[in-house]
Amino acid sequence: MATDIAKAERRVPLTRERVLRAAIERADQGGLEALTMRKLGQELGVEAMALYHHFANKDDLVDGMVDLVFGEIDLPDGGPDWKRAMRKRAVSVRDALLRHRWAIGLMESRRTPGPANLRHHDAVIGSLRAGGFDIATTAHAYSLLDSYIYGFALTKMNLPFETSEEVGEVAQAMLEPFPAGEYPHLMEILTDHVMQPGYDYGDEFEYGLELILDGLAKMHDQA
Amino acid sequence: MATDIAKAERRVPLTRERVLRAAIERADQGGLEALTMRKLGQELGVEAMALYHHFANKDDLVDGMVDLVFGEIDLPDGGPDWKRAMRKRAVSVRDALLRHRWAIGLMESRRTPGPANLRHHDAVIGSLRAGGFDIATTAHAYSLLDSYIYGFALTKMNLPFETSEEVGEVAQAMLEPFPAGEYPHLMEILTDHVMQPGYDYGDEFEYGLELILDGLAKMHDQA
DNA sequence: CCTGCTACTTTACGTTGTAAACCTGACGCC
DNA sequence: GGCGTCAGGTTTACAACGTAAAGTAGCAGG
Repeated sequence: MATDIAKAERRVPLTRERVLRAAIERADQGGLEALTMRKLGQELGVEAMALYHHFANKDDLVDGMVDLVFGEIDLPDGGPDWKRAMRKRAVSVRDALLRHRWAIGLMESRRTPGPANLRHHDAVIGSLRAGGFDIATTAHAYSLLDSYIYGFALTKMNLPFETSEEVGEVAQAMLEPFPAGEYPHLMEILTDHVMQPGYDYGDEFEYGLELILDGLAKMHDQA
Repeated sequence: MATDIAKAERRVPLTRERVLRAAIERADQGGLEALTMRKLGQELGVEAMALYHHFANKDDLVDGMVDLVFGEIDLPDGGPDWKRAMRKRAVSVRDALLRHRWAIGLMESRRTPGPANLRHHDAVIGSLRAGGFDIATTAHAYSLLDSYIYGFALTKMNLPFETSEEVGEVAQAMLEPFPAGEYPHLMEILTDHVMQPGYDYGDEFEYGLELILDGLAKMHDQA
């Protein structure tokens, strides 16, 4: 009995799952460069080297993190309304990428994609095929959509400002070292559009997405 | 005279320019993680710390590299044929990004953009405005185009294969750990399309670009 | 009681960015 | 001509990183 209590007080053992959750949380908050084996271990009440009993190396850990992110994305249903399914999927991917910005450059680069990754790809292709796209157009559509979604997340992540108010300071700091009037068009669009109250770069996503979906619909009907 | 010869044999002094060129070359070949201050110094016949007389820190160096890449991009002319100008610019950006893959995640993230960066943005906005786009639609168009271009470069860079022949091995290695028939649609598109001789993922770029340009033309005419 | 395994710790190594101090040859100035 | 100043390098040093290698504590099964 005494030993049982001693056991209960013992640290709960690590699992891949628990490590991955903690790793994602850290990366979400501080970016990938804040994710070091030592700090991650510390957060879990463990030395860094303990992690290597559950992951071959840091890359293996990152592979696992990426597949968990893929798992957060809603799979498109297989119904005939491919447009609705693609819209929903696009928004879901964008949301996941903005929740986990560190993942943007990694989602497709892993040489050993996890099951959630493959299932996701399979479902998207299946949805387009079920919607009536032939193979070649499916490939076009998938490339176009993913390029746009990932690119949007990438450029949004990289923007040095978040809110409409911040833009003012940042823009001023950027342009300050240069003679006034050097970049008139940039200046105009910043002051007359981006810095206007209510502007949110995030809203651009839907505009581009609808334009692309409409274009794909045209291709779909032509085929 | 003897001293002159001694002088001539002396090392040519470093300049920002010379360092940046060497840094870009290294990064082009080995990626950003191959770019270390020590190796870069070694390549230039100098100790690592010597670089800090020309750059405040590594970030400053990377800022300079990014602006050189921006300088390689053809500026759009200001003529009324905005579509031609945008097409040419898009291809030029894509080419620059594929030459300098390390730059893709960095182009827009620098808090202190260089002159080539700002000039580039200014010229693109100017070209769209000259083509007849109003301010709001210009913002939409720019966001859409850049998201697509950067996203395409990102996804292409991240593909674990380059040639059509490579796909076979890589795909097999990827799917090998899973039961056959687990991902039928993925399987189909790989075998019946991607692995077919002559397929090149790079060709997808033009397809998507034309679709987007056509969509923008429609918006242009409606306004 | 021994054996061996699992989960974790300890120690150590090479590599990274970079702070701080030091050296050295060229140039301006009286 | 001598002398201070300084730009442009070198040397040394440090903390943080990923991770190899070896050690250890506690339990399971014979």
